[in-house]
Formats: sequence, structure tokens, C-alpha cells
Amino acid sequence: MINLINEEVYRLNFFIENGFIRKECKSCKRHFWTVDPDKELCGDSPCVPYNFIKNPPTRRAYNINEMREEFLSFFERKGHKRIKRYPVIARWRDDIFFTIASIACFQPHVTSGEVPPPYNPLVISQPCIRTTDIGNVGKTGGRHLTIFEMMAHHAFSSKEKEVYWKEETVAYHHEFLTKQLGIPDEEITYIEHWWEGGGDAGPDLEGIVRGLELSTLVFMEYRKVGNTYEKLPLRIVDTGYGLERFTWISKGTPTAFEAIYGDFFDKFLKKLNLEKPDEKIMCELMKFSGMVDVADSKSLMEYKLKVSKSLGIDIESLEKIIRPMEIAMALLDHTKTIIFMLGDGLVPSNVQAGYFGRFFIRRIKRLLDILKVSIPISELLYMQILYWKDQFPEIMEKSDYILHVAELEVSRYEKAIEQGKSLIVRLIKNEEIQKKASIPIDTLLKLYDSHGLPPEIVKEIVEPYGIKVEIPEAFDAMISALHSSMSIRKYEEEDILKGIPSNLPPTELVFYSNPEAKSIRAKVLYSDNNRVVLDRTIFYPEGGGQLSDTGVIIDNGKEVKVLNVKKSRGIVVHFVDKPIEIGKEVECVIDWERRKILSKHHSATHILIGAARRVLGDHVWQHGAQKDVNKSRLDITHFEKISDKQLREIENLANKVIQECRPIRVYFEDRNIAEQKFGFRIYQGGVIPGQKIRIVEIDNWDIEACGGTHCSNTGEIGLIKIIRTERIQDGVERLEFIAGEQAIKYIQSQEDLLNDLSKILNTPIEHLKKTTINLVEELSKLRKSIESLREKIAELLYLNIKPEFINEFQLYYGVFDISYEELLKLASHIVKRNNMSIVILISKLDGTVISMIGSEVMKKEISAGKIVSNFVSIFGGKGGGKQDLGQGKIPLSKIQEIDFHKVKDFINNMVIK
RNA sequence: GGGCCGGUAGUCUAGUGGCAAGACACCGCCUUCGCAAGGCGGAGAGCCCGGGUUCAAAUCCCGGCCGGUCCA
Repeated sequence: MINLINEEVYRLNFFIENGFIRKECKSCKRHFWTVDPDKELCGDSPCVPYNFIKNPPTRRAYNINEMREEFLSFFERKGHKRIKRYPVIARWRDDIFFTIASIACFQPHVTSGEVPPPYNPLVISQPCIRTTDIGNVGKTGGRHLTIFEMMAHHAFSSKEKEVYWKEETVAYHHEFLTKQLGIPDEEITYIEHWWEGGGDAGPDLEGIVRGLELSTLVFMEYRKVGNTYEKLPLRIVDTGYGLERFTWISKGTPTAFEAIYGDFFDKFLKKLNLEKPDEKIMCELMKFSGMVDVADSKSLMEYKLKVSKSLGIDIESLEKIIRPMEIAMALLDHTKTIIFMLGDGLVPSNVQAGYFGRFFIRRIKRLLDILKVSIPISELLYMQILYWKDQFPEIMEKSDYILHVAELEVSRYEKAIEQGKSLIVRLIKNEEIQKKASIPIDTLLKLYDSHGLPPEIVKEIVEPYGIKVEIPEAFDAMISALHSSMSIRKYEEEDILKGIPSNLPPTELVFYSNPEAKSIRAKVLYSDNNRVVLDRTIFYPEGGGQLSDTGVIIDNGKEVKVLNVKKSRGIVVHFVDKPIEIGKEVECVIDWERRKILSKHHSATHILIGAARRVLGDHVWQHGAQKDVNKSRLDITHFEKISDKQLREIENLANKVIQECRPIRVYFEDRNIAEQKFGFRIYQGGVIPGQKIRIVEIDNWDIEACGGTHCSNTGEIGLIKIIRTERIQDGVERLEFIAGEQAIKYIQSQEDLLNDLSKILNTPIEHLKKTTINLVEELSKLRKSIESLREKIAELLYLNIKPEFINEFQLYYGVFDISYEELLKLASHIVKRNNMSIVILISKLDGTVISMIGSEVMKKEISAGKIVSNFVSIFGGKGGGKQDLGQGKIPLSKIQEIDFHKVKDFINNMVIK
């Protein structure tokens, strides 16, 4: 392993022939190549300060559009094919949410060698999103960005085809910087470096000019396996040229943002009501900013001291100047990130990629609040959209969606904060908090974790109440500690091939070549107690959200049931109820009815996605799906609850497509061609590996890469009925639906329900609604009149019941044929009117016992609860209560036995005690 | 995918097993030249739904629905 990383891999003929020498940096000890024999430092920050501010090394200044074009056309002239950018949301990857580098577009299928690249070599300028540096954006004047364009030329070489490798790559790079941009030879250093990412690895060279790392030239040729490296089948030239940095260095502006945005920068500041600080200050600040390690507060302090000294301004005043600028730059960055995220169809959510959408929007809102400007977020976003519209017209097309969803998110955020405020105000009434005049840390943690209230906001809210909040340094770490103890249920896919010989050939998939086959003869290659592998099969294995076929395998008249079918590494495994002899030729028959229903549900799913996209918008993507026999479900991304009206529209549209009997075509297509022709839209159900992908195309409606079984015409589906919707998480709506005969059955069962109701209510179906309304209204009226009758009964009974005197108290007692509720009314009536009363009442209807005592009695340590518990224990009942009220129950059979003399006696005892 | 919080008059909330409470809004009356405000009185929810435990459930347990929020 160690011999992979040695200086020889960097010793290029290009360097030798062009007079470069290898040196070691005095500061960082890294090795670098330069043509300047006197150079002692590598030229990168933090070893040297930025040297290009007000001093650009290029022949002329470029704006961002010009720089991109300069790069792309340069490499076009060098035989590269220019390709369109990929989306910033990496839907073709299951390991990352966003496109983090240009090479991410080609991982994993191209880099693994499975699929050829669309062109070779190619050149691209790929917008990338990296969220890790979000906290540093603005503070470094543009060295950190959450969205940036990675310009890149890629070449993929294999044993069969050599494109180009290290020599040519560095030569191209050098020519672009020197001849094309006019950067002097001696200004460029190449630092030796080893790159690893996503399991791949290789040596790389970093191109540095005047303190700024402009580019990285990676030579991907290894795959990391455990502790060692294996050769990849391809050697891949993976370059990254930072478009924003090239633009910045060509303009030599104090910050990268001024270079990226030009006049728009000032416009944006004006919008935020900010003044641009004196250029001298900005220049001085930025010059050293490259040397700051943002994560290190000591380094940050030293930096500020240095700047403050050289400018003769105290740190506090400096802060006041820098801070708003930092925020403005962060806003520039974040708003651009958001228009790209949403523009590429992201739906904000509380989970997954959508969470970052929400997070960025909330952060923008927070930053605006800190600046105390109350302009709507949509205005800033729209300014950004307009700024980028010529270079990215596709974002402009989505502007309605972007602005609408962003505002919706802000209003959700404001609502959450508003509710949080009232929660906090209630919370601080707590004695403990009042006493200490501070909020304990575990409460702070809970407020954030459960209610999304950042401690800074809590602080803001409670300080006017004189309550202190101390935010611990390690707050974020404490939050993650809260979640680390979580049991992470890692579900490991069981190996269905365990114990099966590994030399079996892949199963021939006859359900693709002959989708209409209901039965087939096949040879048994393997069988054990519950598994069978055949040389070919018509059983569709579970996959793409579609359940497997079931059926029978017939061996000499003996039927073996196929219960489930799965596929792994090309082998289809049939799960059966008994074994079959290996080597036999058998007859396979699938449950055709089941296959047909599953196919209908699968085709119906594609129709519904098409309908949902047309009704709700282009941001609708399949988030998951499952096709079962009785019902199916489709999860789609959408930012709000689907209204009843929209649901009907989707259903109507879907059924219209069915009635139009559109053909459904299934064919295999070259991946690159399919992606180019149809876009990434085809990956609704996730990405399918392989150079050739199976395309399911519903004529003029929907095109997806899909491995499932389908109808050949939409008309076969007959009917789609959406039976319910459910919000399974923020931003994802689930549609449950049924198709074909199942849908008819469902409608019929609904009709049965109506018929039953009609019979129960003894009214025709068309009157059901009115009848029900009447019933409910009458019920409520009756409840009210019962209530007032109960009052009256209580009043009447009160007038007729005669108390007996026990000392100074008056005992009211008796058995009544009224219910619990009425007894309660009566008792409370008595004690309200007579504060010396002791009441004990029994219901003949259910044996309820109720006791209450008057307010004067309560002063005497007499408890109604105790009266009841004593009383019911005599009769084998149960009960109890508090001082003012006791309730209980005794068996009905014991009611005759009640001897009120005894009752009087024990109450007497209680009173005397 | 997992964790946490919540669901009580139109609205906001109180209620940790024992008579469902208060504020705002609403209606009527009083006070006032009128307004703002105040006083008195009234109407309005059976406690998200379904099970269970209990003599007794808004309250405890289980399941569902809805909303919020955090983490990966």
C-alpha cells in the first residue's frame, strides 16, 4: 500500500521537461512542484496570504459566465464533448443527497466500468451542493460556499481504450492557466496530495495560484478494500476547477462574492439596507482570511487582532463592520442554494434531502432577522433567479414553485416560533424556573429537540422576563448525544442464496422475453427443502415495489407450491413448500389472475404519477411504491396536503388515460441514450444498474426505467380508484389506490355500506345526508333537554328529601331510581344549598353510590370519599374519592339489604371522632 | 427509518383518576353624549377516533388519525 503513495507517481515528464522542480514547503511540509527555484512555501493558504486581491494574475478579468465559457470551449477545442449539467439533487445515488462533485454524476455505474460514460473525454460545469461548510459561509469571503460550480474534464481509460492520463491532464491544466488565462508560469504550484472519497482513491495534484487553491487534478485508479487498495478497471481523470475561484482570482476583488455577482452584489446589499464598507478594510480583511482556520476560535481571534492592528481599528468596531457583511454574503450563498435545490424539484421536508431545503430556508430567515430586515424571502430568491436566468433558464421556469414553497416554509417556521413563544411563556411560570431565574439545560435541549426552538431564540424570548439562559458550548454535541443512544435497527438483507452453489448460471428471465407466458417447462438446477432454482423462469421475483408471482411447479403430476420468489445476483430463487429432485424437467404454472392484478396495479402506478405531476407540478417524484393484490400505494413528493379537489382531478385524469387506451411499450434502451432522451425523470423508482435499462413507456404520458410487469395497453386496467391519502411525512403524500376488478369490488362495497345505512336509518340513500344531519342535531338538542330535566329532577327531589340530624349536621340519604348523572346533580344541589349537609345517595338502577358534604362539614375532617369507601365495603362494593366527593358501586342484589340505621351509626361515629 | 412533544367551546389555554375550568371573541343588559374601557348576565366543548384497565378515565395503557419537531 505504502508504495502507491510515493513521489514517483507525481514525477511527470511534463514537470521535468518544463523545468519544474520538487520542493518541500517550509511551513506545511507538503511537497510541491514549481518552476521558481527560490520558492520556499507551497503557495497555498494558510502558508501564505492571498496575493491576488487588487492584484489579479490573469490577462484580464472575467465574469462568471465568461469564465465558464472560456473553460468549456477551451476543452472543446482539445477534443472534449461538452455535456449538460446534472441536477443538484443526486437522485441516482442512494448514498448522498446532493451532487457534491462533477464525478458524482458518473458514480457508481460509470466509474465501476459497468456503463460507458456518455462521452469520452467530456467537459462539464456542474453546480454542486455541499452542506458541511454552512457555518463558515460568508466568514471566509467566498472560500467556503454551499453551492459552487465544479468545472471538470473527465477521461475514462481502460485496457481496451486509452484516452489520456496524468501527463496530458496536467498539460491541459497548465495550458489553460497560462496560455488561455495568462497566469505566469512561476505563479503556479502543484502540491502533491493523496485523494480518497466514496471508496475510490488515487494521487492528485492541487493547482495553487497566489494563495488560492484553484483546482484539483485527481487520478482515480484504486478502490479501497479494507486496508489495501485494488486497481480499478478504469483509470479516471477526475478534475475539479472551482469556477467561482477562477472568477475571483481574475477580478482580484476583496471577496469572491463581488467577483461572482458583480453589480448585483451592490444591489443585493442595498436591498438589505447595508452599506458597503470601505474597500481598504475589506481588502485587508480578505487578504488574511485565507489563513484562518474557521473551526479554531484562537486562530480567528489572532486574525482579527492582526487586521485590527494593521488598520488601526479596535476589534469591536471591526466586528460591527464585518458581521453584517458576513451575513449578507451568507444570504447570497444560501439563496442561490435554495433556488437550485427547489428548482431541481426538492420538496422541503422534515426528513432526508428535504430537510436541508427546510434548514436553508430557516437559516435565511434567521439571518434576515439578525439584520432586522423584513423583506420577504421570495424577493431575494427572485432577484437570484433573475440574476442566473440566462445561464440557467430551467431555474427561471420553476420560479413560481420556488417562490411559493419558500414562502410556505417561512410561514411554517414563523408559526412554529410563534407557538414556541407561547410554550416558553407558559413554561417560565414554573416555580423552579422562577426561583432560579434561569432555564435549565435539559429544558433547553428539550425545547430544541421536541419543538425546534434554537436556544438563541429561547434566550431572546425569556430575557425580557428577567430569566437568564446560558447556552452551553457543547449544545450541538448534547443534542446528538440525545440521539446517539437511539437503537439503530440495521436491517440486514438475508442472503437468499446462502447454501446454493455459486457456479449456477444466471436465470433466464422469460417473463421479460415472453410476458404472456402462463406456463413453461424448465430444468431444476438446485433444490432444497424450501428453495428451487431453475435454468429459466416465468415467475416474476419481488422487486420495484411489485410483489412476486405465485403458482405451482409440477413434477410428474406432483404439485409443489411456489409461495414467494426473489432474485439476487441474477439468480431467481423460488420459495416452495417441498423439495424437487435436481436435474428434472418440470412444468411451471403461475397464478395468472394474480399476475394480471399486479400488472394492472403497476401500470396504474405509472399512470398516477403522470397524473399527479400534471395536477400538482413538476416537483412530484415517486418516493416509494408498493403493488399488492388488494390495494397498492404510491408515495409522492409534494409540499402540502393534497386537497380533495386535486385528488379528484388526479383520479379523473388517470381514468381518462385508461379510457384512451394508450399503448404501453416496454423495451430495453442504452442507459446514456435513455437519460439523454428522457432525462432523470425515468428514475422514479430509484436507479437500476446495468448498461441497458428497461424502459416502460405509456404513450405520451409517462416514461420510467422499471423492471416490473405491465399491461400492454392502459385500457386493460379498466378503472383506477384512489381510496385514501395519507401524509406519511412532511413533503411526502401517500396515495392508496386500487385498479381493475378490485376497484369495482371496492365501489360495490361502498355501495353496500350506503345500502346498509339506508336500511338502518330507514330512508332512501339520497336522503341519508339530511337524515344524518337531523339526527345529530336532534341528539344535541335532546342532550340539552336531558341536562335541564336533570336539573329539574334534582330540584324536585331536593324539595322532597328530608334530612335527619346528626349533631349539628344534616344527613340526606336514600335509594333512588335515577341514574348516576342525576344523583350527582341532586347531591351537588343539596350541598350548594345546605353547607351543613352530609349526603349519601344510592342508585337502584346500577348500584352507584355518591356522597358529598357541605362546605362547613369539610372543615370538620369529614370526608365524602371515606364515607363511600366505608359504605361500599359493607356490601362488597368498591369506591372512594376525595373529601368533597365520593363515588362507588355496590352490587344491585345488595340494595335491599341496606340498613340506613347502620349508615347513620357509622356516620355518627365519624362525626364524633 | 427512528426519537420526542401535542390534539379540551370559534380561538388560545388550565385541568396527573373523582361535579369539564378560565381568557379572548360572541350575544343581552348596565355605565357613557359617543368611543375606548369597565360592571352584570347568557349562549357555546362531553375533552381527535377506537379498544382496554378501573366502582370511576379528558387524565393511565394499547392501537389508529392529525399536527409540530429533532436526528441519521
